[in-house]
Amino acid sequence: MSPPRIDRWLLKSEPDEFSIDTLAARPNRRGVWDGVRNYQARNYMRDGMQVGDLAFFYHSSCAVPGVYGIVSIASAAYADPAQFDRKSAYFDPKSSTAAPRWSAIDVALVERWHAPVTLERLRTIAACADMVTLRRGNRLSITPVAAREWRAICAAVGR
DNA sequence: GCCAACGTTGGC
DNA sequence: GCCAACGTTGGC
Repeated sequence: MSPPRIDRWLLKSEPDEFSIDTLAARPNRRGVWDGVRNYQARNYMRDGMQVGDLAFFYHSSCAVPGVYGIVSIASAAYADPAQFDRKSAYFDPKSSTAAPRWSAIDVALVERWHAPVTLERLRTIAACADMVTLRRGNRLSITPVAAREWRAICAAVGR
């Protein structure tokens, strides 16, 4: 018997680039998760994610890094339009519409928490001791989240 | 701003 | 295929 499919994720974003508040302010509370330029992270989007999966929205490179809420995966992976846009910071001259290199997905806000589960707090949660995104030197912007990690972090905000 | 850690690139 | 150089990430 194979282990259950991973259906929980963590999506990292610098709030100056794209924040959970920006997402919450949209009328439909949906957004495009684009600009991922790492192959492993892309593979998680393209090969691992399914519509309806849930993901923590993590803010990095900011005053208080941590998990600020939950989004759902609202589309299958598709070619990231930014890779073809010469004016975009995410433009990739090595990519082509015939053979797109990078993927994007749509996300929909599920919960925006009043207070984050901070990185400092995450490091104290025993169930998260082996969490991928907490590992030394990890820089992946998209990582799988184990069921026990998901439950423990939700419990930390009373969910 | 610093710097450790990592991924990618490109010469060989 | 190796690996040094480089650019980027992200906590502090």
